Amino acid sequence: MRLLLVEDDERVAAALVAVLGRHGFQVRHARSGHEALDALVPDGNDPYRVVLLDLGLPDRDGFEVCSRIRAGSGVPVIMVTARADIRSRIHGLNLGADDYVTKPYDMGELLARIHAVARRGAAPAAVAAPAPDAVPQQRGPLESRGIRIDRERRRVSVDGRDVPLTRKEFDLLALLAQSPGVVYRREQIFSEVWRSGWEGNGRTLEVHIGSLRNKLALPGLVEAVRGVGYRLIPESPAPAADQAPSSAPAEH
Amino acid sequence: MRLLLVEDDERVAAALVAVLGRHGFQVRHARSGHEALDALVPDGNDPYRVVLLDLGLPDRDGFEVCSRIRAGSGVPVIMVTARADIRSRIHGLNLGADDYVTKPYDMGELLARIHAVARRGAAPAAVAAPAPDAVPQQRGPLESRGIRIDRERRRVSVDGRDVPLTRKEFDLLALLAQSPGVVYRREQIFSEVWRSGWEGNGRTLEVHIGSLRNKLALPGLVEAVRGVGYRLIPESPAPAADQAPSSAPAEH
DNA sequence: AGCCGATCTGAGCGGAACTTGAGGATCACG
DNA sequence: CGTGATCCTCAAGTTCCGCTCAGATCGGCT
Repeated sequence: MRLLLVEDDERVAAALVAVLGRHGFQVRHARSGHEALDALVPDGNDPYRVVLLDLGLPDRDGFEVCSRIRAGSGVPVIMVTARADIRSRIHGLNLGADDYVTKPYDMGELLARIHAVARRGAAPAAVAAPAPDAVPQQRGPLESRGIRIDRERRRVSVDGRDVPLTRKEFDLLALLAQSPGVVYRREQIFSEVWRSGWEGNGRTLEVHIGSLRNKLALPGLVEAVRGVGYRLIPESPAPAADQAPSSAPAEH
Repeated sequence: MRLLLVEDDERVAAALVAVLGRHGFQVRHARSGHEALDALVPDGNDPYRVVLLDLGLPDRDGFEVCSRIRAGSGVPVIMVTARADIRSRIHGLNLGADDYVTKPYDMGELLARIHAVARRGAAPAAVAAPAPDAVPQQRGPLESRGIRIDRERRRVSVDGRDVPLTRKEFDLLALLAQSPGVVYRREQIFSEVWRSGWEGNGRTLEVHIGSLRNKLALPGLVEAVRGVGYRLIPESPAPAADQAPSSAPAEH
């Protein structure tokens, strides 16, 4: 049973490889998100049955890797991380992770959870390849369409011009910008930006979206998806082109 | 989306039913393991997509219920319990539970985990599969006959051309595309696409099917099965047998 | 306390999405 | 070939949902 381990700490990785190997897994070790995505491109070998994704150090990066994996493949993903806060858990699971395990974990439990998701396994026919180079992998501050989002300083600039945002506005933008193009459902947004379990009663979300749009002054950036939620429109509008024969230049 | 809640504490159950209901689940509440097992016997209704199994008081009983469930069905099970010790966790997971959540839990996280296992859906688990039309929910983008359905972006493209769909149209297509060739009964479609047990009075379904066909512009793709429902015609063969998820896209 | 910005709520508007109804087309079956 | 049931299309309603504005409440700061 093949397993993909994404872990940048060599020592942790070595230990895991040893243990997993002893339990019958054939482990491939990827040291970065990029390497992981490469490894997942179908190559005729057996597909991986599980991905163990450590979001250890490169902070936010791991979430994005998960989202990229999920954008192209149905392989089960278990996030392993030291980030134990509820927000991160919910976020990780909402991004498509199948399980979320926090360090320190019990090895036996981790194995049991690996087996649990592997048992479920994705339908073997993985459909499309993950989008490898379609969008360059972003590290550090997010940047797209001239918007720069600095998560640590909680600052946002558009074309170099600094845009002051309130807490909610920033959290909202940061969430949506995590995966441009992906639709975030209302409940999902509430559970990640507001205290979890809270459902907005009034027009709260719309109002904040409204003021965010005003401040950014980029018409069409934040799109409402009727009856579902919101999304950011990515600059490269076509994430759909896998085989690229005659990609009609039909940008609406 | 139907969910089976197994919980003997009425107050806890009532609270959960309320919250889950608000999040779009149609909850059936079983007060005992026995009742739960009864409820899981296939009866022609939609199968449950998730079982929330509280092993609260009847001590060991819950584990047995889980194992019985697993013996007869592939439905995903989440154990919810106050027993936080590692042994119980591992035991529960090894019995076939898909997740194991300990009290006190965060409601948002529980919801995220429910969605995670539901999303993963009933897999071709090795067990004696009861319902042939159990819905295999496949992940990642669906692709077949040049149609690409990206669920998280809610985008559909036909031969690279982007096709904007409304909510109902998209949900309808996504449902049918889960198992091309399989016939979905009207009631089943209504309960999946229209939440809550509501049977369309007028020609609602036909109209939506109609506009979906128009937008996709692929004649013969969506086929009506007289007196029963609708299905998608897979590109190549075998409408008959069990699930044969999307095969490799053959060139036309 | 008093101020001020941030957040929340409610009402009204407009437009998209959904539903309904009627008539025509098509199919299964005798 | 006739008949009834079922499905499709078209063209109205009707509801739902997101947007905006304005006012209320909350909370931090001087």
